[in-house]
Amino acid sequence: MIADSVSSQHISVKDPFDLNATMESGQVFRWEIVDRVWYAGVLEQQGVLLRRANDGLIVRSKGNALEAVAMFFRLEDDLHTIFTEVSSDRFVAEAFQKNQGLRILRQEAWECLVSFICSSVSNIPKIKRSLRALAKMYGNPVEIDGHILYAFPAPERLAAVTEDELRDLGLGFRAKYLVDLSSIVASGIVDFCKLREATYQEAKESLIKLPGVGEKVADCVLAFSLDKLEGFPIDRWVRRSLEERYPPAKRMNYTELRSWAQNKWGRNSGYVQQYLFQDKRLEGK
DNA sequence: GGTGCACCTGTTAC
DNA sequence: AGTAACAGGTGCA
Repeated sequence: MIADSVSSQHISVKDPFDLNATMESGQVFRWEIVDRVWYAGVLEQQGVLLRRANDGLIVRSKGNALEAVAMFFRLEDDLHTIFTEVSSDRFVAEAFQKNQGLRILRQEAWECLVSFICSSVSNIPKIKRSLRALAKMYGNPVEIDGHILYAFPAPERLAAVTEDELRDLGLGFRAKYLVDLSSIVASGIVDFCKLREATYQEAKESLIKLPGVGEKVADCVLAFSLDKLEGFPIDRWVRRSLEERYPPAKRMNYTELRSWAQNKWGRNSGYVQQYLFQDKRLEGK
């Protein structure tokens, strides 16, 4: 069938762009490497294969996925400009230079929210296991070039699952958060499109009311999904990094430290956070 | 408003 | 080998 035929398309990317570093940066957890050179994942319900080409990306998909890919990688962000704006801080400039081409992603909000609820007191391998188990168990299968991928299950689907089922998947104490969250989101109270239009503060206040969502998870969703690049998620790694470089950070609580970062880096805070996180996490590797 | 603790589970450090 | 500490936090006393 013609509708099922897969085609290759190309997107040129001018900025420094490191596909591998971005996919493995702990923003997304379900993209997998297939046939050695492709990253396989689901964008807007369709299977997509991506690989780096000399001057951009090759995209394999059944429909036209170019727009979705450009949105996902925030190709409109100019990393050179961002680097210039933050490089007065030598510490940050080094992190940027060591991890050139690392990008903030614009993820689908629901999966992003669930991902970071699952991230609580966890680690990247475990988060990956949880999310892949969720998708495989409850998500719709999608095929591309012989690879079976899974769309992330809708809130309505997860709302119909019991806490015990999720615990059996290894989600632990996060299972109850997810069940409660799913029924709230499935009810339609949360409008992610409106949150995208709202201010950082407004969107954050809405997110924090949700079960399992505190300041840190909210900042992740704001920065990695809802176009709020002033979001500055502070986890253990980022806090350590800041405390080493700026000793006063030791006496600041989450809100104080986040505000301090936002005053310093403004709309680039999300990028600064991601580079500091990556740099600290890969330290010594 | 701040502090301390419990919470699942898997991995790593002694 | 057995045990403790730790991991992209949050909610609740």
